[in-house]
Amino acid sequence: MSETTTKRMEDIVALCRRRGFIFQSSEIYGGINGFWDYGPYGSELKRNLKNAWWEDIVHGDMVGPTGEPVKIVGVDCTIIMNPKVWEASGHVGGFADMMSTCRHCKRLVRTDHVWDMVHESPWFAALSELYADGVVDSPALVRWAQQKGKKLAPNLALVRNPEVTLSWLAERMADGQTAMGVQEFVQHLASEQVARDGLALPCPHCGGDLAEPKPFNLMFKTLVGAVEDPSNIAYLRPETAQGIFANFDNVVDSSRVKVPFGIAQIGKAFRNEVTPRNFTFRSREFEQMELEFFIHPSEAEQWYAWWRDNRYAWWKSIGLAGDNLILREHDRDELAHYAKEGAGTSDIEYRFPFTAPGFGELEGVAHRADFDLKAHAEHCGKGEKMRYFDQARNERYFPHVIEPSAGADRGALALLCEAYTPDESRASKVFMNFHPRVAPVKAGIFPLVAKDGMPEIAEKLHKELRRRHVVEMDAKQSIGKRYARMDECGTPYCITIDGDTANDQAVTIRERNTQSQERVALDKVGAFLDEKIHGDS
RNA sequence: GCGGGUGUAGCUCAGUGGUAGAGCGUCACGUUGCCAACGUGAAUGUCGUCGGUUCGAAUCCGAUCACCCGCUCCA
Repeated sequence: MSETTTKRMEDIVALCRRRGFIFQSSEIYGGINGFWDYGPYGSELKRNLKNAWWEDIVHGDMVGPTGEPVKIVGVDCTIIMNPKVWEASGHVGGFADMMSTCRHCKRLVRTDHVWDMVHESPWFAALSELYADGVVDSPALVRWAQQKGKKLAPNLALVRNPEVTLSWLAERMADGQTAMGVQEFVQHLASEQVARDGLALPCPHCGGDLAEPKPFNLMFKTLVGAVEDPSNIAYLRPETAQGIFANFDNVVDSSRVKVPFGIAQIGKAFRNEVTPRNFTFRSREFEQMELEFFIHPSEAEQWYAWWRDNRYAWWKSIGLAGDNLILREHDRDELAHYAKEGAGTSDIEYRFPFTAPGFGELEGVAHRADFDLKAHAEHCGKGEKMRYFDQARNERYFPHVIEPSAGADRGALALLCEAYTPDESRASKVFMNFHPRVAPVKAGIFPLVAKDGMPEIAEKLHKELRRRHVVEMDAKQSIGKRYARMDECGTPYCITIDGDTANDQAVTIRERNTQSQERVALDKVGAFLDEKIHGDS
């Protein structure tokens, strides 16, 4: 990362703090890692982003790939749900996943997945071949360790210290009471100190030995009810999606929707991240804007492509129009467990100053197939009875899901980064180039000077406009200073009442980016703002 | 979790063992005639926190917290 981009992120963070966009949570007590508060302007910005999403997704008038209007309804689910929800979703197996850290490559692996992963690894395949007939061929093993093994499993005990490892293996063979399976054979090859530590569990990635398994779960735990008892454990949701899936039947039964349709939700989610990083980008408490769009399985491809393109265009429309925004189709091997066989997964990514020249995820669009609805059907015990009945097709099925899942905080952060525009020529040295739709303040209202009836006219205009728009009136200090302040918080328009206003009933409106001014009739100012904020331009 | 860096007013920083400072910003009053004008005045600090050394610590030592950077992690 270059110094200029690092520097720039620091400047953005400083501006966020200085102008009241984002503060560290509980800062007066030294803060808390991974939690952030939004100040006056920041909360407006984030609210504008969420409102824009909700208006366009839930209240929008989109036409889908089939030519039909796109039907979407909203829900607002609880943060704490029945813990079984998270068993069904795969977020928790029992109550805690055991995780092991590799002592060599430091990677974290789910302990119950270790052998599955080892069996899929190329170095395991090579070693099982060498043990195909159940005979230990030491010279062949040493040869492998000195050549291929160095690349495939650099931290395997056999590779690091063949003599010692093979001597333990020889001891085991000499003992020879029971036959040795290939798994135990490999464990021997992964163990350097058998007498002291016993047989090691090999790291699937590098062959190194895995440390003692520890319970590890990224979900926050809490207790429901005042009694402290393990049976009362519940979790703060790590994603909002499951509330939607768990309510699928409720929504279908109560709101006359039929497939294809969507259920949308905006809400907080919590992940106890190992390392919160990069300002608000990876927080432990964050807000998601999630849509689960339910479709007939045969239409997955076209709806997936449609939503992917639609969501990409949406982010562009609210101000991420530059080439910092990209749409990236996932490779097959990085797909989540629920999406392996699907139509695909894409990320909409933004080039943040701290990821540059790389990109960070803003929104994922995934074809989750029927993974979630099926899982909940199985876990709640209703099973096949929960299949959706499609009247038009006269068919029962679990609908497939296209999930556009966006981060509200990441979105707000991307808007802040994109808007941040250094400009040495102006007093503030920087202005925030927000799209009028998301700008925290739409207009500043200024009497050019605080006399000759100008403040009174400004006050009257302020009273009128504030019913429909977030506007700020300021009569103090020089006009240049007031413009500069508005530049720094990204207010797109400044309305100035001057000495002529009383006579011609008109004001000047200064546009933030160009600093140009136009004269607008006093009674047309509201319409002017409407047009700029909601119009196409 | 590992390694490196940083921490003094809202911001940028000065202050290397002896009374916590400057500029900018903020606020008030005056002035004002379209881009941080000017004058006068004012407020603002657990020197990140806790502990130790010392007659005395922003300064030296230890721990800790937070942020930034590089790994790791993100099911």
